[in-house]
Amino acid sequence: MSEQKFCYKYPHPSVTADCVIFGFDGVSIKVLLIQRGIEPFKGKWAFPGGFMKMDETAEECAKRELDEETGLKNAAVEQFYTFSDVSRDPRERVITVAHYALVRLSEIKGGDDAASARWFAMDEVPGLAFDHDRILRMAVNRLKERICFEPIGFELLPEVFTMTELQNLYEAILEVKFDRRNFYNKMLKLGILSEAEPRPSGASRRTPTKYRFNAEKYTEMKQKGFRLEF
Amino acid sequence: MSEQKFCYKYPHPSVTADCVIFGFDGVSIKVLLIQRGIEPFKGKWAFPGGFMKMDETAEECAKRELDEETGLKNAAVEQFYTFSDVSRDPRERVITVAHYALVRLSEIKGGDDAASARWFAMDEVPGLAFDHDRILRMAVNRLKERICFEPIGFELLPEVFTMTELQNLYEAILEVKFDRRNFYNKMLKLGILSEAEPRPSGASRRTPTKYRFNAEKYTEMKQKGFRLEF
DNA sequence: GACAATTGCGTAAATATAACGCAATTTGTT
DNA sequence: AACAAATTGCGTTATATTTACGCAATTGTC
Repeated sequence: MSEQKFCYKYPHPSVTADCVIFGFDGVSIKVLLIQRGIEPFKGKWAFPGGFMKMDETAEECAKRELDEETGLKNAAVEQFYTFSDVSRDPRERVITVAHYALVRLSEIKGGDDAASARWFAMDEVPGLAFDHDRILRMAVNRLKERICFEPIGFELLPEVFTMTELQNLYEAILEVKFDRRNFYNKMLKLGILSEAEPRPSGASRRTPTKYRFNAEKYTEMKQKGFRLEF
Repeated sequence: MSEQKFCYKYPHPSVTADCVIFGFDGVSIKVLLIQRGIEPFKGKWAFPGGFMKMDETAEECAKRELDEETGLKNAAVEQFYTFSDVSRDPRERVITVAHYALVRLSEIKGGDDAASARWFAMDEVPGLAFDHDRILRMAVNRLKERICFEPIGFELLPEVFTMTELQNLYEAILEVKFDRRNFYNKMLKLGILSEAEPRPSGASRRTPTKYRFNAEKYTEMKQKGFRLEF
């Protein structure tokens, strides 16, 4: 037995931070999972995450663990719920502060520490370790809510994208279909898109306009209070 | 020194659950605070809350502490954020799972254990203990968001209420003014209100219609996905 | 070359929102 | 008692917004 040198008058739970990382490949939404190498749930897939240190916040912990386990650095993680069921970890009492983040698939390269990290399409996600199935459901709901009010979707696309790509993303997340022309109009009217390149005058209808997310205008609009409704 | 009998290989933070309790007196939104009797922050006001036991979830802890400290039982608390700043408690590392709930003022009677519990109007709240000022700001934001999508406001009113009372509540929470007639139409069109009494045929214009929240219709509507927008 | 698919740009109809009128009554004032 | 101010119920109208499509110019496919 190893030393048990941190002692308290009352029992304390362990605290972890986990990360639900969403990506988008142009067709469907994906989540990043790692395969557990140790018990419990050895061999099962789970979200990147781990124990919080005493000198870091939950968010810092989530980012550190994410980097350590997948090589993904400085993701814009956001806390969404704390899971505290008494028996969610068979070893001991562990509560976890769950986070989520949206990343471009290109940002995470294989290799690295991330030998066991893999993207799964939402409908291919296997049964997960611990209560991570529940965590995933809640993360997906939060993502759906959030994308209607903030243009977080842009974090999932390449810097430059077409309107069709943007629509595909929204349709994938919200699991609905939009009329192409109405979607087009609505997004343009919001004013948070800029044309990426001046569109070659040689026109050609079929070559789609490339857009880029305009963060300045977004900040402007947000203060006035706007909604990205669908 | 007391015994330190719970020992771990790695340091563990303490975990608490706190409750931001909102009430409404017909004019303004209030929060329930308790005055601290011990250090740190002795004499300062803070949210009800306390240390989590090993056999209860964060939510159960929040409810138990709320009952113990204010006599308020079975409030429908809902978790909204976990605060984990490293130095938020001067004694030791403490992370807190913050909850909020809406209660009818009538539900909480003075006396009890709650000698030191008091309602404060939002603009009378003093500087709070720990990082509770920040917690309050976030709770208020969450309340504003939420009331636009779910009729949680009804939890703050008596069972039977007039349209004017309902409007006052919305205006107090959102800090805006609505046109009385438009508010009236919008709420009625939602279909989640029922007339409480068949309105005495003796009419009399000035006596307002009493309504009651219709939970059945609400559940119905929620599945179709609706929005209480303003 | 025929044909389906994609893109840009509109337009008309259906809905929803916002602004406000008005009469019946009750409350408050003097 | 007389009168002004406030409250409630029930409308209406003007203005936006949302939704449902039309259509032509390409481009890619077979």
